[in-house]
This record gives sequence, structure tokens and C-alpha cells, in this order.
Amino acid sequence: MTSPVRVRFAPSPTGTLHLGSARSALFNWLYARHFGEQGTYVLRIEDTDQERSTPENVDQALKVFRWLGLDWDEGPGVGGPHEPYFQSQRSDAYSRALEELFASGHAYRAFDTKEQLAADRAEAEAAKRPYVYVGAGRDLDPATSKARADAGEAFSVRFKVPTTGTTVVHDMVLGDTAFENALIGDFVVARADGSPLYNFANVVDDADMEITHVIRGNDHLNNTPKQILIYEALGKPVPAFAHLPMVLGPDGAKLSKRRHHTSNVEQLALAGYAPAAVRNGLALVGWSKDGETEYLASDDLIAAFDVTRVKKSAAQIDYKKLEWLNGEHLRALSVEEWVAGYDAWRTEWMPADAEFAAAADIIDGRAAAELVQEKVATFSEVPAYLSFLVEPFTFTDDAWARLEKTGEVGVTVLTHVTAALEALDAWELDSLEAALRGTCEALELKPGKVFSPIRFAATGRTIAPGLWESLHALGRERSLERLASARDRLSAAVAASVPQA
RNA sequence: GCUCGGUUCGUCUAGUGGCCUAGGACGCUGCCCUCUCACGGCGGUAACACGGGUUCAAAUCCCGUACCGAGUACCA
Repeated sequence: MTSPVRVRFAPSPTGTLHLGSARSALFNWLYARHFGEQGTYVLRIEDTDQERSTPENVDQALKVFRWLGLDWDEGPGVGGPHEPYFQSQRSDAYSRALEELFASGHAYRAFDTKEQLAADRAEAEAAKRPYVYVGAGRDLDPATSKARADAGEAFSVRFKVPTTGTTVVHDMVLGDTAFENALIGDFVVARADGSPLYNFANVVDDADMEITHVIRGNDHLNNTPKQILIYEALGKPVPAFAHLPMVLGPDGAKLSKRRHHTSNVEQLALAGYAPAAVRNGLALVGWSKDGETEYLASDDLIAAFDVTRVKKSAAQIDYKKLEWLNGEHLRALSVEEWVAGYDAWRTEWMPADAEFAAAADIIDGRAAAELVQEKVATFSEVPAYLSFLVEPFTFTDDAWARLEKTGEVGVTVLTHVTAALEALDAWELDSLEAALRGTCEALELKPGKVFSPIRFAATGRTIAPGLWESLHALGRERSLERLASARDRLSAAVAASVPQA
């Protein structure tokens, strides 16, 4: 029997979910799900920054996690045995832990001034020596320390780091990394009012929640020895660590909202990506199943995921590949699934642009699926394909120019096809196709010569769904009307151009 | 500055001493299929950062250099 695995993701709800953070969340989730019943994924909110951790931001963050499909077993909304899951409500736990540290002699009050600290640091840097905090109050006896604090002297609480030996981080990704204790320096764990700092709060939370595997970004590696020291001081088991390589933007720079349009998960949702595809794509940044498999349905992803296979080096996110992968997922969906995804996108995420929305909503999801499922890579591409159905009918400049170019031939084709279609008993896909192909034969023209003018005339676009599908969606009346009026307009244009030629 | 980590095609990656004249994928691109678009098929393009070792044999192990990144807060 395997021992239970408990992992967590602890975002600070500052509004958006960065793709790098999303991948961290995903890897934690995959790790837990890989172990099935034995795995627990905890979501904890680090909302100590009161300014930015508004209820709206928290809701927004949770909405994004739900969209991505990273369901949590314990955390906001679902509760769990280690409540509360909001850092802002856990101050009791921190003060208890802090008292323990004081009692065991692992923490002390440091009465340094900021000026003194800054000067020390500057001096070390000037001398090209590593800066290590040397605590003046390190060996102050507790009574004196307490007296000075009671007298109102400013202080911070520091952790007493061993001055000898090394602390080694056993990492599932990086292997072992040793840190000299003497170079760590006594770091601050809490402010005078008892409010904890990140390294301390994090360890207390993870220990309380019995987290067994800490999977997080590489940017935390340097914090890890400090955290290990805290675990040990608290007498808690040290979890296993896995530090993930950084995720960079396509230009090799850090991901930023400004430079990268889809640098956060909301933007992907807005653009009409499928959650399963995003999970697949994100998983492939820094990890691979075997170097061959690109498309991984969720079950396969969960089954194949192995944190020890993640790479050590940073990766740039490849948006082109993500888009391609999304197209693969969208095409692999059943019609029902595609419609569900499209409907979800339209109601939850579609941009509030009137023209765009009009095209998106012109027909129901099922009809849209038949027209464009095989053509689009993201849901946001759908409206452009459907815009030909929107009234009033208009030509794009390009489409009219291309139609005009077909000249006499175009007129002949349109005249002929209009008659052929008018004669049709049933306006169905197969009868439409037969009539259109019949036109080719009757006129002894290649399909390309025949279908192009019809497409331009009926849709007013150069890019559209399949021809018979388009005419079918348009309906008999509108199709014939558009064909006839385009024929008239075209023949007028041809007549006008002849004298000049 | 210091500490730590990293370095295979443009990008994501496979690769743990011989199977590698380095494989797959995206991208770009030629041809084919084809009613546009998309899909699909067959090709092409292009990489082991550099320099030293170790070894019969190195992308793989060791050392150095270069470059990139993270951390270096009473931020997280």
C-alpha cells in the first residue's frame, strides 16, 4: 500500500492566474490525481495582502481554477479537516508556532534598526563578501529581551540558524542541493505584532495541513533550506520537494501581461481554449511523457504524469503549439462535448462585442459544430466563420474583388446555378451537392471555377464553411436571393468594364 | 557583488557512455489531397554553448569559461 500523498497549491489572489502559476497548480493536481484515492489536492488562499486580496479577486481566482478543471479536495467552498484554508484566518496557528519557537530557543527578538541592516548589507557587498545577518540580540537572555520589548523598543522575530553544517534539499527534480548554514543568516519569521512572514507562515500551514510533497516554482529553491530548518525546529516531518523550472514568455523574458496576450489563464479562457487542451499544453512545458506523445487526454495525462520526469531547465511557452494542440482537442471532441464547450465559452467568456456576439449566436451550437468544428482551433474563431449568416448581407472587399475577377464565367456560373437550385425539390446537403456538381459537368468547368463565384456570391466572404453546408444553413430563399442579386451586380460590372478593355 | 540553479533544432522536447552521421512535435517551407478555410499524406529546414580532460568510445562523466535565470526584504 502506498502512503497517502497530500499536495497543495497556495495562490495569492491578486486578480489573475499567471501561466507559470497555473502550471504549478496543474502539476500538484496531476500528482494528487495520479495517486487516485490516495492523493489529496488542497487549495489554500494566501490572502495576507489585504489590499489586493479582495473577495472579488478570490472569486475570480476560484472561477479560473474551476474553468481549468483543477478541482480541489480541501479548500475554499469545500472545507476539509484542516480549516480554515485562508491564511488571513490562521493567525492563531502562527502565534502558537511562534511561541513554540521561542520556548525551544529557536527564535529571538532582534532590535536592529533598518539603517543598521542596510549599512551592514552595503558593507558586505562593497567587500564582495556574502552578506550574512549577524544578530546582536541572538544571545540576549529572554528576560532582558522581553523587558526591552515591553518597554516599546522596536524589534522583529528572527530564527536562530545554526552557524555550522549544511542543510541539504532533497529535490525530486533537481536532486540534492546543499546550502551552508553559516551563509543563511538569521532570517525574520515574524514582525513585532506577531504577524508571520512568508517562509514561516508557509511552513506552519503546510505542516498543519500535513502536506507531504511541496511542488512549486524554482524561484523558491533558495527559501527551502530556511523552511527545512523551521520544520525541524517545530519537530514536524519535512515534506518532499519538487522545484519546477520557470516558465518564460515566447521571447525568453519573464511572462508579463503587457508583452504576452495570453500570459494568464483568463486570457486563454476568453480566447476560447478548451480546459483539457490547456492542461495538456501546460503539462508539456517542462515535462513530457516520452518525447513522442503530444496529445494527451486528461485520463492519459493523469496516468502518465511523473514529477521526477520534469526537466531542470526553464522553458518558454510556445503559444503556436498551444493553439495547435487546442485545435486537436476541439476536433477530437464529440459534437455534444464541442457544443457544451462552445456554449460555455459564449455565456461565460465571450467578449462583449456586439458584432462578434451577433455572429456567434446566429445559430445554435449544434448547427455551428456541423459547420466549423473541423475548421477552428479556438472557439473565438467561430464567429468569423459564421458571420456570413448575419443580415444585412455584405461583401467583404476581398470577396467582391475576387468575384468581380471571375467576370463572364462568373455570370454564367451564377445564372446556371441559380436555375439549378431553383429546380431543387429538397434543400438538403446531398441534393445541394448533387446540383452543384451537376453544374460543373453541365458547364464543363473545374469545381474550383464553379464553386468560388458561388461561395463569394452566397457568403460575401472568401473564407467560409463548406459550400453546400453554407447554402443549407442559409436556407433556400436567402441563398437564391443572394445568388440572383450577385449575378445582377456582377453582370453590370462586367458590362461596365468591357468598353474600357 | 554573493548564494543557488540551468544550457540539445527558432520554440517545446527525447536522450543517464556505444542503438545518435542526435528522434518526435510546433513553426516555417516544397509537393499531394481539396469547393475556400481547416484537416490529412509525403518531403525539406534546423541543435548537443565553448574549451579542456576521463574513456577503446561522451550530448551523456569530471573541471574551467561564457551566457541565461532565480534568490539575496520586517514581499510572496
